[in-house]
Amino acid sequence: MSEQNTPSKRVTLAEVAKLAGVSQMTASKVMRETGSISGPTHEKVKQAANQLGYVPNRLAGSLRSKSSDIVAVVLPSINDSIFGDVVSGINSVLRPKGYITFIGETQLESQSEEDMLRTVLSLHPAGLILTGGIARSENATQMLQSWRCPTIQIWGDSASRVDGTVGPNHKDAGSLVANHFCERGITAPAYIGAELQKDLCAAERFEAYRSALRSRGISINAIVEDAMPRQWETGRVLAERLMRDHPETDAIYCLNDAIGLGALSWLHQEGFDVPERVAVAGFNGTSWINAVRTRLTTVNVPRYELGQMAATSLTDLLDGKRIASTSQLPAELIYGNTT
Amino acid sequence: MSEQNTPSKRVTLAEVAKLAGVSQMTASKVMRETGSISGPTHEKVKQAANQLGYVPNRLAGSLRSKSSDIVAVVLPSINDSIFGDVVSGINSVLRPKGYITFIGETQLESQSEEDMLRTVLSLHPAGLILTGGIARSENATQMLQSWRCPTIQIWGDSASRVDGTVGPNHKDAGSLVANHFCERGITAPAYIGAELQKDLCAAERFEAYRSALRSRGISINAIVEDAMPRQWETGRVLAERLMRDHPETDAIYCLNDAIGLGALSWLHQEGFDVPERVAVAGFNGTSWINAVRTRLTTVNVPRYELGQMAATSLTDLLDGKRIASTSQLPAELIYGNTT
DNA sequence: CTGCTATGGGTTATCGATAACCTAAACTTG
DNA sequence: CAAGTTTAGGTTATCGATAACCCATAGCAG
Repeated sequence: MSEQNTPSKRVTLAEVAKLAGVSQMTASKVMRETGSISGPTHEKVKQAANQLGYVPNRLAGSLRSKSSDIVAVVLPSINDSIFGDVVSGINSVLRPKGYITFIGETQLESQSEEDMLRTVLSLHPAGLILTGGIARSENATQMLQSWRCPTIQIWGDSASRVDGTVGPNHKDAGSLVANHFCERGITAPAYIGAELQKDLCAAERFEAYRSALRSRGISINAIVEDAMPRQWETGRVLAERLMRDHPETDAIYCLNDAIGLGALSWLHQEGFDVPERVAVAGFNGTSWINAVRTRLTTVNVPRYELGQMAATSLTDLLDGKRIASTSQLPAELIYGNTT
Repeated sequence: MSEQNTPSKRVTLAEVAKLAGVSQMTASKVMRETGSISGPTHEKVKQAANQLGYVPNRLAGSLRSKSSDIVAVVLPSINDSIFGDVVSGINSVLRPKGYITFIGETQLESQSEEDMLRTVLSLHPAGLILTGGIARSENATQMLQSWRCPTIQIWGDSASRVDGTVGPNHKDAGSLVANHFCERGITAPAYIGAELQKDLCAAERFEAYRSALRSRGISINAIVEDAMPRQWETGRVLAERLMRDHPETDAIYCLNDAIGLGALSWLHQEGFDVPERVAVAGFNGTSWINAVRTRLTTVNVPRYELGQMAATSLTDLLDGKRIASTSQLPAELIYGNTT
């Protein structure tokens, strides 16, 4: 529309101050709504800022004030439907308070988490929300320790010293399913999963499931494939392997809903009656989002609320309040039509 | 373990330089691998940095050099399974090149996008990846215009001047479904959707669908509820309303897969045979991720690749290469068992 | 041996905002 | 009405890194 004569130079606070006819400090105080400034002066500065389209440079601001409103969230993966909800919950609390969230993906690799952490710390965030219950590198733990940035951990626990942990009760999740299977009169329960050496929370559920059954004198068949991703396709593959190796299996507890749905898909394809011949249960509650006919029995995790709780804990911490070091969300079994 | 005597002070480049016995500038050059530095000096600095656990302060670095490696990605929502994949694709390209991505959610609100943009620009990002095909505020457009930050737009087009757009061919998506319905001998096709005034891409698909059918002399019944979210529940509600108001309907094109699955869920519940009595089609391809028995016919969008293409365009742009102003990913109809 | 260019490294100023402190006028209050 | 306090605003120094420039010494050709 107009000529492109604007020099690519960005408007600074000094220019705003000059246009408003005040000192730079005064302009700064107006922009931050601090100090004591008279009505007319406030107005003049605001107007000047608007007129010039001033956007503060937070790099400079944060550098000087040694405070920032960046909160870094580090997750295993975002296209995992679990964490999408969690992030939404986090944002719903953080955004209104003026924080801005930076999200990093680690792909469940501890080296990647370490790199990620280094990168985000270099921006001097106000706080961190990390995912616990995953194997964390020695270096990363060290870095967290020495950096002393307010940190909340979600999902699961870990050895690193953090200020608080918010997550579901994984042990209960495992034993709830075990008990449910027993009530249904299951005699040959099984488990399928993957990457348990990295996903310590899943390992915890698995152990709770196994030990709850053992205490009733029932042993299980487990297939754990550490080299496969925790996804739908893996569910299909492992279900096939399981039913071939242990045809007597009449109930399968799956690491998560994605694997559960994959298993179901293979079972249906092969003509197994579910739940009459084989029952299937998962974990997360994500399978219900888009269910049409099959509603996988699963343990629901209130993901959005989890995000909100974590974010609230973090802002409380940043506001100097005391927070609970651990909050566990209760595990809730939701009954579908697969058990 | 050890005493907590470390003063909360962070290690600076000056300290690294002192320990290494060189000037600060030399240390800076070593850290950035620029300038001419001898082997031994390089080694000394690196060692000192490691020993102290030095993490550069990018706020300071970026402030001075007026360059940053932040790329901001602004999306309608992340728990929408579409964008999770897109972000993964983006990260897969950007992370290895040393960029770090900020992710903002707008909830499809243009005011929220504007706020987000202001916040993100205050960090002086190297580039932006925005979502097009949504209503954008006048202020936001203005800001983008005057800020001149390399910007790639994904998903759809918009009036704002950006450097490139990468997205699926929405028009084709609509007409492909229309043609498919015709081949199936459909006589009373319908459409259900929501928030079309905000989701301009969906509106484009809808228009293409309608006009393709009109050109064959077929008119459609459409139910568009602008106040409802574009989700599963909405699909159920709108399907019910549609079948009540227009019981002759024998095919439904849904705004997206989530609504499509919701519609299917209601149709199954009410005993409608799918696809014999009513056919259903959606858009995205996300419904197949967790499919068990029902595979919704849909138009697939290669979401991960879309993210990769957008990120590649952006880095090319940042490297000074010329890029295509528009890249359209071909719409591909995938045949499920609902049509 | 003179003049020229690399090599290796140091000096100084600066990015844009804000902390910390200061000052003058206006306003209380006993 | 003198002395203390508040109000409104300004001055100066600084956050931590890097751009831009400078200066030795070494190497090398003529």
